[in-house]
Amino acid sequence: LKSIIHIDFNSYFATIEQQANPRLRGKPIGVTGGDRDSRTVLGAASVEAKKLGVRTGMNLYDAKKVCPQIILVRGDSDKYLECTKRFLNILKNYSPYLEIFSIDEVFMEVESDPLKIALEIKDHIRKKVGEWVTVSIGISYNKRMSKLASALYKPDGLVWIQDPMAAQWILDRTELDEICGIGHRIKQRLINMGIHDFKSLRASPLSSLLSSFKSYGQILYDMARGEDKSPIVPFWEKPEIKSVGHRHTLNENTQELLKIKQVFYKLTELIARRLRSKKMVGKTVSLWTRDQNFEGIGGQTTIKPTDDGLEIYKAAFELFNNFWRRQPIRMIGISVSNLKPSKPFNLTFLEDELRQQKIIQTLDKVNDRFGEFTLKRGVLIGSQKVIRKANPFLSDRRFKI
DNA sequence: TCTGGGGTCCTAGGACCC
DNA sequence: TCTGGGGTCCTAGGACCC
Repeated sequence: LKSIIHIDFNSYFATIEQQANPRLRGKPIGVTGGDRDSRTVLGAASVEAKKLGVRTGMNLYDAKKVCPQIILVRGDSDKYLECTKRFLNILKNYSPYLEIFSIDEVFMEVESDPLKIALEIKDHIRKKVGEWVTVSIGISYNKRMSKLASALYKPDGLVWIQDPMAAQWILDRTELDEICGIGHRIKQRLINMGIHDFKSLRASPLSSLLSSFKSYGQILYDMARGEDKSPIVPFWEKPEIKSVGHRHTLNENTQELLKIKQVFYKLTELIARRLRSKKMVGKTVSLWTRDQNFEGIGGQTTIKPTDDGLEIYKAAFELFNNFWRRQPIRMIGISVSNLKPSKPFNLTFLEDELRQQKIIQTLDKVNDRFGEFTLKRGVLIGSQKVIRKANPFLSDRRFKI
């Protein structure tokens, strides 16, 4: 009987820093996103900091207010990505059906003995990495419930929700927005409908959920019953990235054209550089800004597919000019979507040759991405069938997280 | 709670083409 | 005259995740 295991690294960035630096161990630390003196928030807080009231996502001012002794560490996303690769290298020993959900979360499908596997994984990480990096593991019969299970006990938790009956018992003791898929907006709309918990959500007829939430009504209906049909999407079937964007919150709100243009320039150059490194061009340019009241306004436009920063800059700035009335700007975000490879594939009509070529490209991509987390043909995946499923031409899916 | 930065997916209406 | 139906692209906006 198949089980889904959800592995969640506790206070990920913070525990990595503590593992790396003994002086930080046992201390309340916070990992910052960007410049320390700008308007930034914590990307992670250690358990010690959390005990004192610090939360992930808190701004530095509040974090210092509740915890004056907090030690702030400048985050290093490359380092964390590298760590994640090493963890994946460990996890792939237990099942190839790994879905990388985010930098610190993984779903895994296993055929049997999920409890044994979960304990082994914890042990393995402890021995190979150290005491400070811990995981909370949730086991269940689908993704959503395994994710809920892993959230129930932190840090270093292990919870198994065995069947829909157990799931409903848990759900009836869970806040609506604690489950993956209900944020504060949908929660509020549910409350406005008189639905305050999963018990009353379960009692709501499908028809009324569908009329209020369209297709998402079905998902809410399933959620209340502990059901979830979404499949594991293993890393080697993950679709290619669909957009590349950057945003920046200015240290101070500004109406100075020069400063604004500088941010536009910087963001668009960063985007263009990343597009070029991925050998992609994009044709939809989206702009999103916030003013001093945190109100958002933006737009999007279509241009000739490009990886040129200046072209993106021009399109984005024109969008900005359409609505800007010289009010102070707090945040500027730009992203490019509708991506495709900058050079078309060299098509051949010899089908066999084509397939061989694609398999090699596919393996290269996976290996480029994961480094030592290496795929070898036939070893990990096993069957030609699965590899063909991963063929970008056949399924329009490529390999990136 | 005064709110960073990187993404994904969905819906809906209008333009345009055949 | 006034006019169908299907498909795709584009823009806007909303919601979610970590």
